[in-house]
Amino acid sequence: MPMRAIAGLWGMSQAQAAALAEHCRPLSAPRGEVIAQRGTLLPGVLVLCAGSVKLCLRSAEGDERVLRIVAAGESFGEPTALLRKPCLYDAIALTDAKLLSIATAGIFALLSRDRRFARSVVVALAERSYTVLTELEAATTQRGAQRLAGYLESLPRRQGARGAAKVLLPVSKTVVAALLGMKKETLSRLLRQLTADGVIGMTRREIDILDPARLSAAAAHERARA
Amino acid sequence: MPMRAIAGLWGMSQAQAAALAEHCRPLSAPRGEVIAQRGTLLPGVLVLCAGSVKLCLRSAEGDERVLRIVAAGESFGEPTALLRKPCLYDAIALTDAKLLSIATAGIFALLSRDRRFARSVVVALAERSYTVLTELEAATTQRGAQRLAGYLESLPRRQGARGAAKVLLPVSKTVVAALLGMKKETLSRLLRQLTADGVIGMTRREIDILDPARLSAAAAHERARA
DNA sequence: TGGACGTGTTGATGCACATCAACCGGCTAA
DNA sequence: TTAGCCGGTTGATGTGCATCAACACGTCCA
Repeated sequence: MPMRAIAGLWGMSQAQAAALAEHCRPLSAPRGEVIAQRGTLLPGVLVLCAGSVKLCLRSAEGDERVLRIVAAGESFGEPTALLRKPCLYDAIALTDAKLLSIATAGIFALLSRDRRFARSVVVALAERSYTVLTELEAATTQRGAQRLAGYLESLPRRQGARGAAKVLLPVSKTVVAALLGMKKETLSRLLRQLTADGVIGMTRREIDILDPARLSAAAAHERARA
Repeated sequence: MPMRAIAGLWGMSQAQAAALAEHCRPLSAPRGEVIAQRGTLLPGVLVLCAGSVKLCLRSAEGDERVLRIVAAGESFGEPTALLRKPCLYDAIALTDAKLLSIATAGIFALLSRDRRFARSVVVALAERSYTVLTELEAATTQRGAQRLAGYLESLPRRQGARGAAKVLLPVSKTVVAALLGMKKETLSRLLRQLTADGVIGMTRREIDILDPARLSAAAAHERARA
């Protein structure tokens, strides 16, 4: 049962999953529950079997910046767990969630027994690093409108369809705003602007990409507008 | 000769360094030279033997945000090289620099031969991930004054001394500003404010930490001030 | 010796975004 | 049914920091 969830996690084989299975502990969290809290140690790498979870940083004033929305089948907490260092973000269940915690010790054990597994973990960590860096870049070098355009462009990819004109926001606009590092009011205004310009259409959480070219242009590093 | 530089890199042994040595290629760059450019593929992981290098993101409008100042003995480009994906930042020599490039293939080869090495690499990557995430947190949840205070606090640690009252900025104030994600004008004003408040003293690049307690307070997640 | 350039400071102004506040429509629950 | 709340929109106002511009100080070099 756990094997099903962790196999295919980092391109793992059945045998590798089986080896980790005994180090897994199931966990479940109702909607809204704090699964992991900033500053605490994680028992291991967390794998989300069902539901959806947000990872978020909290600023001094209490408002939150969402780092990532974790979907079923994905994992989080690798660096924290492997280093046995305090967690940097809060993990909060957006819906009722079932997860599995793979004990750090189990991972290290398999690491020193299985070369292929070691390689997979290295690649997975490098990928994590790479995407975090991409986010840091977006956060520091782009302004709100650019980040939004980039996000809207990325949605079809995430939802499987390529080039689809209609996409559905996976979470509430408030959460999307926090994911893009802005307030919901600002997101609302930016979306309004895009619809006024005829770039997108919008009804509730459904977004219609009417003019992909101009959306790309907005996402790219452009300036100047009449 | 190369061994000397790469041994002790990720807690590597002499033997491990020797195994990598044949995959190394020396590189040297005069001050100001672009060592690696955003969007290109890196031949391997880069190790800085001598000099100092800045890694920086460039925004649409051309101004730069410094990610990290690489000191002699440190390495960079691991995620990029291991994934064989395009580099996300420019690497520019701040002073004349000598470096070594360890070919990706060599690392993977050693990875599947040496369990301890695999473990070291996993830990090193996890650490990289962790620190990048820390920077993302600082960039998105703190304001300029907080980031500056945190940076000033961290300087004594980096320079070996603990609790030293006098520290030296390792690079020009313009670069420090870019490292903190602000413009040099803003940095100048913030430093001026801190000296006016008696928290620090400053002459050229020398900074005197007069009131560590208040500096900490400024770095921490506080608000309210009269 | 005297530019010319690079680094840093200071002031005036502007802009992106947050904040505050009011309001709307659609849920759920008494 | 109505009360309440959550998610979202819209407007008025505030603010952190960038931008623009001018100037002061070094250092290098003709």
